Amino acid sequence: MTIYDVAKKAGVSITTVSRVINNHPYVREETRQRVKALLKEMHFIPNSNASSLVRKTTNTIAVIIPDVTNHFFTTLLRGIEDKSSENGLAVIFGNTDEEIQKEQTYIQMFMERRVDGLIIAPVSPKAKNLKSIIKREIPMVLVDREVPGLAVDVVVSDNQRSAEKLVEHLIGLGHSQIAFISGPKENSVNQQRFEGYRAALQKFGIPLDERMILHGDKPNKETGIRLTRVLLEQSLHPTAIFAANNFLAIGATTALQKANLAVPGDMGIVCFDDNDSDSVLNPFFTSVNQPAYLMGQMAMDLLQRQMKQKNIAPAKMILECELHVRNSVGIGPNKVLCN
Amino acid sequence: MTIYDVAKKAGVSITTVSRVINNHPYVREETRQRVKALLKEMHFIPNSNASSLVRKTTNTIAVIIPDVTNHFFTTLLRGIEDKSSENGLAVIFGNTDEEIQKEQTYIQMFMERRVDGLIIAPVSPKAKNLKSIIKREIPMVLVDREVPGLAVDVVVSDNQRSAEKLVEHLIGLGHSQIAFISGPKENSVNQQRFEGYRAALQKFGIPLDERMILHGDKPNKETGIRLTRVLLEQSLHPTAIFAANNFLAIGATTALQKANLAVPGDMGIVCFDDNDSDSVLNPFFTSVNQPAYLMGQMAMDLLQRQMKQKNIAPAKMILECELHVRNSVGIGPNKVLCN
DNA sequence: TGAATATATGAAAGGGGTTTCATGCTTTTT
DNA sequence: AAAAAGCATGAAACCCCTTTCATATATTCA
Repeated sequence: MTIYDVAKKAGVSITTVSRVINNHPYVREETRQRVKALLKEMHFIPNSNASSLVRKTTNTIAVIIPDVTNHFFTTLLRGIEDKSSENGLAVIFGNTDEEIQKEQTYIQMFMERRVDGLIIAPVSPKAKNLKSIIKREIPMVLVDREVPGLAVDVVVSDNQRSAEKLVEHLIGLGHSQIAFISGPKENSVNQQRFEGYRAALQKFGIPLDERMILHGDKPNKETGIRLTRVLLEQSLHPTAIFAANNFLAIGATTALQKANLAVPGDMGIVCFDDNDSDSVLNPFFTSVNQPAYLMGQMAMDLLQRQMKQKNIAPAKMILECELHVRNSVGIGPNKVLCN
Repeated sequence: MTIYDVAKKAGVSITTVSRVINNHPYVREETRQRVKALLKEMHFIPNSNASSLVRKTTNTIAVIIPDVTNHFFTTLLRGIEDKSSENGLAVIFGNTDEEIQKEQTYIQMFMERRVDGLIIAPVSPKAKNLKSIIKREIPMVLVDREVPGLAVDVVVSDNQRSAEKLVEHLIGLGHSQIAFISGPKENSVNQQRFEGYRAALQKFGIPLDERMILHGDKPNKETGIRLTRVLLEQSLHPTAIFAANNFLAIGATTALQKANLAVPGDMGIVCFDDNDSDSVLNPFFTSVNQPAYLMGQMAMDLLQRQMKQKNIAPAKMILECELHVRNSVGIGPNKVLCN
């Protein structure tokens, strides 16, 4: 079932059928109706692979994220998808699990499919995998993470300032021995969150203790557990933990409970991304929340901007996060109670 | 940059280049090496749209689900994606938001792209949207929901039996006035969960009270709130609510709290899908959990089976769910305490 | 050693569309 | 009324590959 079949049955050329399908004006009304009727009657469905071949556009964009199962990325993906479908674009996606090899494989896969653009939360700040995309001038926007020195659109949240808010909150409650646990040090997100942590401590004249700063590889529950154990074994006495994300926070809490330490009684915990969401009854952690859905939408806006016009100066969008004070932090030892 | 360019530079025909790319055996080793080197040097990336056109396969599958943001579907999607990428297949997806029109739009979009198969959680048990897929003999498998009378592969969980377990659990704890709230009555999932509810009550000789059975449209938090309000206004006296899913359960709990009723103190709640997951600290609801990841994998297995061989008898996979007893149900009024 | 078979390569024909260009009519403009 | 412009249509080239078929050479077999 091709336009040839339709053309033959309609007694017109394939050119005319193509024109009808694409709403080209130069078709007599009578002809248009006749062809349209046949198109419907024959249940014709155009082959977009064929048209992509000549048009050099696939109306498809690709999204590469660490894990669809992660609520932050899933919400981001939803933001992207909503904008995409509004514009008739399909979205194809892949999970990297923070593995550089998987990322590379997907990039290859999506470039072969000639996607019109990519939105990527890159595994590594080393731009190796991304070079080929840039060289081919395929529209791309980075989300969540930056790659220093790469001239490309980026949508991130204000990690440093948000981390600062979080730590200031802890300090305000009387905590000063605050540990920091996160994923890989190289990751821009962790770097910036650490900078915020450092800035807040500095602001209040609290010295940085290297032993309280712990990095793992994948920022998940297991890592949270592991790092917290390490922390506890050191016989330091932190009274609060700043976990770079909710998974680490959950891991930390789990490890603390195993060690018979109560949260927030014995240890306060704050983190990023313990979002309110209709799928969680009562979010527990005092946290700062990234506007994931909005990030997805913005990323898509930037991508479309690139798709419309090449060679525009890259933009960097930094979005504010919201502090949600909840129940994972108590009064710290330095709190002066005033009444 | 096409195989023509490579061929010219290598001094061979495009046929030979194509053979090298596809590892066809009839190429002299020396030639193969030379072409391979050029392929790499020129950063050649094959255009899969062109090859799809002749091969009539895109190595792409489509997934249509209500909402990527929903943890159940997201996990399912992950199961699908993992299997897909193992096999070099790309996945393209769409969110229906339970809207039949969106579903139709995506189906059209994906058929135009000539996907090799579709995995769908259909919006409606009326097969209208699915007919065209079947007519064209495109591999398809239904997940989560069935469409009665449609000869197609299906992967579902044992909704009826699982619902029964849940209600039996409530009855075992001394509850007999048990309300049922769910999404649309037409949806096979809700139907089967209701059947399980009815079966359990019947088994224990508890009469069905129509006023305790409430259906909404989208099975989300808002609906949960709304239905629970309706329930409370009726001056019936249920002591427990069976919510067809976790979102409804959250809505119910929210509504109860607003009405100053404690869970589980004043009202027990059970539901489907309050999964343990690394992203939730302490799941609250006593619930029955669908093996979403496994469902995704199985769906993909069935799809690939269809992709390999046409016209095989459709299979129906019914997967067991696990009961997790947690803290959302207390002792009911009929409980005889024995010591 | 001649015949049969396997190996290596390329020309050409698609696959299903879009687009350019040419052509024949109609209208409009002057 | 002739020239210019606009409308309607189709032939053919093209997009970038794969695949079939033909041809030429190298091996193996009897």
